[in-house]
Amino acid sequence: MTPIEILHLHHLTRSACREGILRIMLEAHQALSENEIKCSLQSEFDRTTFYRSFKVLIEKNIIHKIILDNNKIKYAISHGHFNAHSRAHFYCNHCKKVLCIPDFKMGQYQIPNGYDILDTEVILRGNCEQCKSNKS
Amino acid sequence: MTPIEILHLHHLTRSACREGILRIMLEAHQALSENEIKCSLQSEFDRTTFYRSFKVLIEKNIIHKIILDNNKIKYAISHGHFNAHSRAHFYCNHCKKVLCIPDFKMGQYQIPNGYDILDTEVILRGNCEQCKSNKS
DNA sequence: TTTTAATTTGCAACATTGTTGCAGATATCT
DNA sequence: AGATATCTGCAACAATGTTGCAAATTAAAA
Repeated sequence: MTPIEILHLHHLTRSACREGILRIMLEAHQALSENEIKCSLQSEFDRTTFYRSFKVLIEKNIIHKIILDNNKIKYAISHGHFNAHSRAHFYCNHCKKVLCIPDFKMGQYQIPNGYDILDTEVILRGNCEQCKSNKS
Repeated sequence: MTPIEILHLHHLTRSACREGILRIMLEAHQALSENEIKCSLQSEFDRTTFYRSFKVLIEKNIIHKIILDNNKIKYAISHGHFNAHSRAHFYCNHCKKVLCIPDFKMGQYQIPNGYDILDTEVILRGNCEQCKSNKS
């Protein structure tokens, strides 16, 4: 699917910034930070415009946000295999790469009585194959 | 354990800010934000001092940081039942309360071949019992 | 196609979370 | 008590995000 098709499908106006973000994100097969997206784009956009685009794309569940615990944020395409209610991502401690984990079985959590879980987010941290080999 | 005992056990200097943070966090039986801790403390500390205290306490795994996806951050005591490598927390969408989930069984994730997972972080989002009842 | 209406964009300002360097105040150790 | 290590406050800065307003762009209607 092209950026324009995606926007049309979700009844979103076709704007330069949204198209650009989607194009870059579809090309990259991993999650990207605001800065990585900005650098990959030819045309420049104000940061405000970026955040407004991210916001609507997230609301429509076209992309989603991943928060790593070093205060770094990345964004990734929510492909069909992702439902909006449970996500898992892998984060490489070494090269900082972030990948979506499409299929997984959720763990079992003992939440207090009467509590309802609506959605879940999992971050798996470790080393990717490349980084593991480079270190030896 | 008292704040002083905890600090001593981890070979940390007994400083006013560290003691204060630990005292408040031991009293609260939930995760707290920087602001919630600051308001509960009598004595005032510079924000820098706070963050430096958080940093050492996190390094020693006495407390840990929880990042919610609305850019809000909370800190919680890492009780013994928490190992440093896998954590789960519950977040109430309504009252914003955060609880640690002590015992749980991790899910199964299909990570690419050759990748190593060193630690995991899980956020379960939903409604706590109080908020669920209040809404009806 | 031209006009009108709705959206998007850029700028300025501000908020939160966090870090670094430096000097002065506290705590620890002998 | 004095020497040394550590902590604290201040100023400055960085990353991430939001809001209000006016100008530009896109979409819809005539």
